[in-house]
Amino acid sequence: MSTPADRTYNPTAIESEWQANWERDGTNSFTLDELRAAERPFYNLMMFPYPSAEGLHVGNIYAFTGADVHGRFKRMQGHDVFEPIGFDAFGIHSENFALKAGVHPMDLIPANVANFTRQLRRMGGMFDWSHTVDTTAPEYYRWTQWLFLQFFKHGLAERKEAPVNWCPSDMTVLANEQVVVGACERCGTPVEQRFIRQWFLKITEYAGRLLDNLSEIDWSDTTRKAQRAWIRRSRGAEIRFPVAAEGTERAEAGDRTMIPVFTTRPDTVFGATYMVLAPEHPLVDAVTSDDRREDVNAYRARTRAMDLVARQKIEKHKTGVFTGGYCMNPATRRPIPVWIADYVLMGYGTGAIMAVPGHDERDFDFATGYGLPIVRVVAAEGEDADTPLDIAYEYPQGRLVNSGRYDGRSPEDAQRAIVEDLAADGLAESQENFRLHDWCISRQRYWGPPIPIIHCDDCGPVAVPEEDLPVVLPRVEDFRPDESGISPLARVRDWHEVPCPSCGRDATRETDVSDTFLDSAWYFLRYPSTDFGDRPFDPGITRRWLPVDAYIGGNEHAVLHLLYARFVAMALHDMGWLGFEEPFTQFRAHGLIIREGAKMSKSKGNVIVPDPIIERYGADTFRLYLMFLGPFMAGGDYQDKGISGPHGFLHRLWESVVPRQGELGEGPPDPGLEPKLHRTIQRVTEQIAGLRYNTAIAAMMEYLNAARTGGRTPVRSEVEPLVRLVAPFAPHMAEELWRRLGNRESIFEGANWPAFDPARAAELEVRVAVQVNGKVRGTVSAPKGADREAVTALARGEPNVARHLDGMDIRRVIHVPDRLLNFVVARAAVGSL
RNA sequence: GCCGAGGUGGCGGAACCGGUAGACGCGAAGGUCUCAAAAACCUUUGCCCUUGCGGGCGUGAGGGUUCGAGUCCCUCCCUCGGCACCA
Repeated sequence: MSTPADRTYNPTAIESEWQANWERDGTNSFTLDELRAAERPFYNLMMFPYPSAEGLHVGNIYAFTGADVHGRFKRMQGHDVFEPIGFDAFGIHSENFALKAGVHPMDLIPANVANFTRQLRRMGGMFDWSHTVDTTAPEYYRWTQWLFLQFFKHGLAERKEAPVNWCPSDMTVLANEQVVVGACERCGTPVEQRFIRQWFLKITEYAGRLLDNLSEIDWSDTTRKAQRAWIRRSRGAEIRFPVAAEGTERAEAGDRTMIPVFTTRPDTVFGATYMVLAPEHPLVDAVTSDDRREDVNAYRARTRAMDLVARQKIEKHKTGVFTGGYCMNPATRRPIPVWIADYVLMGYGTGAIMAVPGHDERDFDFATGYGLPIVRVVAAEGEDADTPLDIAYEYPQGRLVNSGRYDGRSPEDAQRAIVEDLAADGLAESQENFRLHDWCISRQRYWGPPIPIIHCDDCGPVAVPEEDLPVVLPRVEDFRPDESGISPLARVRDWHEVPCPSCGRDATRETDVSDTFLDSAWYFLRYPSTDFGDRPFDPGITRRWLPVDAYIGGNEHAVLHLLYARFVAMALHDMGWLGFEEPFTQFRAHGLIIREGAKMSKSKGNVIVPDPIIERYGADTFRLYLMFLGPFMAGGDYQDKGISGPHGFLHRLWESVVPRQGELGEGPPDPGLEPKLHRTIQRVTEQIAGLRYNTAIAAMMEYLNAARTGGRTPVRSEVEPLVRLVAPFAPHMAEELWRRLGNRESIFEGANWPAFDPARAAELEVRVAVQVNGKVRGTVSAPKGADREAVTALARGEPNVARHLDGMDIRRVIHVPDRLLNFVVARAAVGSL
């Protein structure tokens, strides 16, 4: 016999009980056999969090709840839903926090992970805790290192020199985000540029495929567009400019050194009146004349002193210096001066440009500033070869002028012809270029997986043999970088001094660690295979479970994580490790939670701490509220008082299923309510599938309101379907009510999603709006499907409608069945002039 | 500057394919219960005029198409997000 206390909704008690039940019964986890045997596998992935010391952020809970609702929904529809979660715990963020707090990351991270785990269980996610991942565990990063070695062995990892931001005071490399207006964000010291040999993964070799595949995958449009813009393909040509002999302006094609440039406008080559090299360009020394050397070196030093962010982002007029050298314009066959300027970037194209000031805004500015010649080579409608240029004319429309035998041709036409003709002399070829850069994975830091390479004077960089993996990150108490300017691990001599695996002589380990994004580029491959200690991912399991069916995450990862993960999968596919090249069949970007007009952040002081809210209202209410705030893919505005709405709804639902006194009534649904019930099932089903959770919840509220109007007590057959519908949002309460309705198994075991019956959803009577000249003048109740004549008759009987028709000629009657009737009228001609 | 998303009551947000704008919720006002308060429940709630019936106005601004426009077209304004010397 139940007591009154049993009959009140007590979220805290219910939630901890059900969380314990799920754990005990393995409701949400798969054994290895179950993974192997799953008949309708559905891999539901969410972006694993970085376990910060602050604990789970509302933004995390929002994202995970949205993904979890979808996963639970799929499960109730009969899929075998695998929903893992893990921790992305390496990286500069933890390391900086550890430095500031004076804790070692190896102590900090486990504590944070424990706290996150507690919070994640508490929010009621359907996580498979038997397949979790922690990127800092040697048994995980062993395979991150393995992954790097596969790239190395296939020639997709190479070591080259690259600029980094360097803080001379903190003696450390900074990420671009850590540089604020040219200074270190922590100490304010001006940042300088250093060149360091680093490891790169050759993602650019995949640029074309990464771009082309985008049109094939079911991803949020915003994300695909962001990736397209990031990769960005430019079609054009490489043109080679022969360098003039030292001290002369003469150059012959053929045996001289060539400077290649990339251009999207080969049609303007006759207008190239000078050339500009990036200050770091390897040929600068060779072209510089002795009398210019001092100025050139001074300019290069100044560029180097500037951090990478400032150089690219701060608006300023363009600067540069003349090298004293010349090269030959292969089209005009005349010498042009070679300059260096920091507006040309070493990282794009060839690091050198042919400057066409007449038809490029940047070159125009530079030429104007330094008095360099500006020549028009394209004339628009109404212009000719001599029309002066007061700004650069950048459009490829018009005809060529001052371009020798190409005069009069359209730019498009000339492009083809010029490239072809120059190509005949070996001076040009068509080329496409990508904005995407190779992926630098070296970090001169401590908190990451050591890159598994051993440097040997005789053999060069040698892979650590796979059987020696993992290369364990040693515990180092002082992990702050020092004046040596290289990685903290470089100080741990007994760690990095090892024999060469190839020749056995003294050698040294690579002391850089790899980028966190490498850890997260493959974690989804690991989850289903965590049962295997001897392989990164099991072929059978992977074949069954991958690619990921649904991935939900923030759009802040649109270009880095999501691009790297695609690249890694594509490369593994080519190496024969995977049978697919796109890892995420579907990706949806969720929106952001806003509070008090801004994204929640510590500095804004508008952060909501989840624990107290869950204590007061329960996780079910919190989940429901977060999903009710706005469209999941658009985000929402967190209003503190708003939570009482969803909370009240859950209360009323509880009391409808567990009445304070008496028993829940039996019998069929009320005939007046039944169509609404079936329409609600339909709407909720469609809207959850489309991730429009806010309207799904509104539909459920509307239905419950209708079932309870006038203090009416609903019967079992009216509320039981609602318990099923609400289950993805409020899983604990749904379990409890499901049990109290007499079921012995979890509501999530078995396909318990309600079916809707279109026949029963149909209304017999509908309200039809009646308009006169497009203005609503009343409504009439009509049998569903009533024809124009019937509705017109009813409408004319409506007093207010009749009043507006009085004295009018009806010109037309527009009828939209079951919705609207519109009389188009004009004043009767009786008294007209 | 370029690309993307968006502008609807006091607030968050609904609105199928062009067909009753404001669902659902918050807040507010009035009421029931209570010694009182909280909670709960009921009623009202876009703005203006009207005792009521009803009428006028209304989806960032202006124009257009249409019987009918939040929705489609043109011009403009504003907000947010991303990219930013990419040759």
